Amino acid sequence: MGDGLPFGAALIVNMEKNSPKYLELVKWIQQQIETKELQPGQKMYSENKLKDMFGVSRQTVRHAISVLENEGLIRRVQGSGTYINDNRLANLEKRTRVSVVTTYVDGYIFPRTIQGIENVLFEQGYSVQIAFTNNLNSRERTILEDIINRDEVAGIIMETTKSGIPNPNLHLYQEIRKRRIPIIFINSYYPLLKIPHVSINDRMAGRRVTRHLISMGHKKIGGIFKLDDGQGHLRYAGYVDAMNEAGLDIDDTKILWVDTEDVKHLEKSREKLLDRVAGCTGLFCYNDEVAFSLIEILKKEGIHVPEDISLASVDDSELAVLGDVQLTSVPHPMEHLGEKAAENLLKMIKDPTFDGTYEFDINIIQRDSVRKFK
Amino acid sequence: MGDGLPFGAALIVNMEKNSPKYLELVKWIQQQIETKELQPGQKMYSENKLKDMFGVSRQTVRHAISVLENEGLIRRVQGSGTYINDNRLANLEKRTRVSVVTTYVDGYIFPRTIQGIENVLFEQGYSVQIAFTNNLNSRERTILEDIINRDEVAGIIMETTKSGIPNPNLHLYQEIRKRRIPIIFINSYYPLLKIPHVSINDRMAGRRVTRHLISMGHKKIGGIFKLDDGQGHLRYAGYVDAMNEAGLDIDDTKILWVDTEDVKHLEKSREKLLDRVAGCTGLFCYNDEVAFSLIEILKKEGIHVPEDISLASVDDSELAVLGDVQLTSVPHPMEHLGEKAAENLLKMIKDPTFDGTYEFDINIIQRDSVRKFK
DNA sequence: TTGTACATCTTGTACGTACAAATTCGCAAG
DNA sequence: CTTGCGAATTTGTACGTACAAGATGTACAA
Repeated sequence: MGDGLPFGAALIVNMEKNSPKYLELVKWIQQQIETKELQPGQKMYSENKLKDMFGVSRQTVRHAISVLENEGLIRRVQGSGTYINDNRLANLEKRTRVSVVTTYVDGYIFPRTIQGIENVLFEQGYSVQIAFTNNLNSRERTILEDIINRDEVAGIIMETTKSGIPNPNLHLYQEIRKRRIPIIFINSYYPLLKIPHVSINDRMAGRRVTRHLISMGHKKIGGIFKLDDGQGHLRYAGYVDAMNEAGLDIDDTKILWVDTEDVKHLEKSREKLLDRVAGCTGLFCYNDEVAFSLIEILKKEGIHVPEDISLASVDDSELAVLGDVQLTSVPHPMEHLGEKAAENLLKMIKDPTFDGTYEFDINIIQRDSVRKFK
Repeated sequence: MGDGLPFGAALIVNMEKNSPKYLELVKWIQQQIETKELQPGQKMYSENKLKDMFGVSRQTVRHAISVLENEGLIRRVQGSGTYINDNRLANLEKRTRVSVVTTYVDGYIFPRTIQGIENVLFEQGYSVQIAFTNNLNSRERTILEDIINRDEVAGIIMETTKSGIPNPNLHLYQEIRKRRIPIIFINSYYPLLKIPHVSINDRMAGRRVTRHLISMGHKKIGGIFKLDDGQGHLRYAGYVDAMNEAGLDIDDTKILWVDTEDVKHLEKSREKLLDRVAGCTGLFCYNDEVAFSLIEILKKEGIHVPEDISLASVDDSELAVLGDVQLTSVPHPMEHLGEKAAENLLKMIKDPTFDGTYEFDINIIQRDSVRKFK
């Protein structure tokens, strides 16, 4: 075979620097691999070939090759030859740790979701690494940068931070995609990024709950929605869908937008709440936590659920059946969501073309917080 | 310097097998390091020395040494010599992941504990790996074996599985100690194993709660304790302490031992519960979960708390203030416990002689579930 | 068509030589 | 006592040779 070209290339490289010949050879081979002149799995030039090509001794060639072998780039087989390693197999597919990033650790949904994730991943031999953003974009950034820099995980399961407002870390998600690290969002997601998500159908949930209130005779229906969370936006959209379907007016003054912090201290929004509630017979609550707190606040004002106002929410958590008034609520899949997310992430790891998106169907559990309005 | 001895040793090794000379040399040097003949940091025999000692060429010696260098056991410095690497520094101290192993993910204590752990470790640049035993010794075994075999974590924070009954995995804890992987128990611990723990003082908690009942005039005091959990045993011991101090009789027929599964479905033990409760005016409840369920069960029987019976518990969780009857309870440190465990584990990583044991002080929050008995 | 033997090519082991480059240490000069 | 120089020591690079051992394909025989 003709070997004119390598000669030239070799000489040029050789001239460039005053570094040892064997290191120049290492560099040249690395370049060949990087520029795909040498494909993974393919057989490399034999030692004698390289010796002749570069005009060095076979020992020098062996020195260079042993460096590359220790780096894992190539593989030598006695009697057969030297081969380029498939790097992808050597890296991503050998990994057995998955990173789970969530916002807060709330008391009811998260523990069961993480348990679902861990159960599935553990069975498949993966370990689970966990980090919390505390719903801070700054911390989300640090965590993602850490994951990217360490470059050790097989995939990421991520609960997005403040998905309802523009995220300053989108470039990091781009970087993750560029590196082909499988990632899947849970609960919430960014519609603009084409990243798979596993969640309930939040828009349908908003619609289902509102429809239920309508079917029970309510016409003046307000709502409490989360502003900094994509789920809040979608549930609101579903609420609007249902109201429009029924030909009912949407009264902006009966909608209260809260953020994650507000939810934890709902009593601080007492005046606003009472203002929104006044004149409504039914109310959509973003989740059980909101509904539960609201019932307590209203009770102190002498407003009783469901006698004075009906309300329905989403999550069907422990809170739904813990208080005096058992909540009508849309169940959250909890560990099933975690399991599904983990299963789909594993499929994405095995097959990068697999689309891991899954939305759970919606149903509604009727209890005591909604009554018929005549 | 005399070099008679190495000659003999070398020859013997050389005779043993029909493997390449350079591999025999590798083996010999590895043995020297393992048997501490060559100490970390110390200078190795020079290439020429080894060449003479083993009667091989310098190239063969270099081959052997390069193998060991790639394994990270030794370090070569041109002009100076070859040195034995300090393995501990190269391994354990460079690690930045901590494994957290817990039993179940309950709804209130665990999420805040893990949050405390994660906050502290994240700030110090560590990542957190998590696994759940589901309170099964078999799964605890698999998880620990996995941790040991992978040999990647800087330390372990562990909630013991069924610490109240003999653990079949003690040999794994021995192995972990042998490998000098720092480990710390949380909540519960094995007194026989000298492994540090961070927990509340459970015996004091049992004593404090029982004393409170006694101080409120109760004399016939029963208790519900967890059998499969060391914390249950200790709280019982504290209960006994307090009863003895006050000169009160302990009536075995008023003590109910439950296991972790029973707690989740307390209504299944209804008959036993009613039997134990009968004749008592005060009751120690293992935790809020037990107390909360018990109040519901008793209510259905027409027995009211605190009018008909007083009860106090441990944890002071969300459940304590969620029901109709607000619970008198001993607070669990929750995230503080996680933070303390993480801080002490980090100290143990930096200083292997540090004893990470810490027990939180006990106080009691008085609410509505205990009334004065005349 | 199948199986065996052989030539040939490949990497592996092993020895030897020579000189380069970095470090160390002793010795002499200041 | 300090500084500087040079010799000695140590590892690094580079070449060469020789033979061993494993893999592969071809020619030939059954």
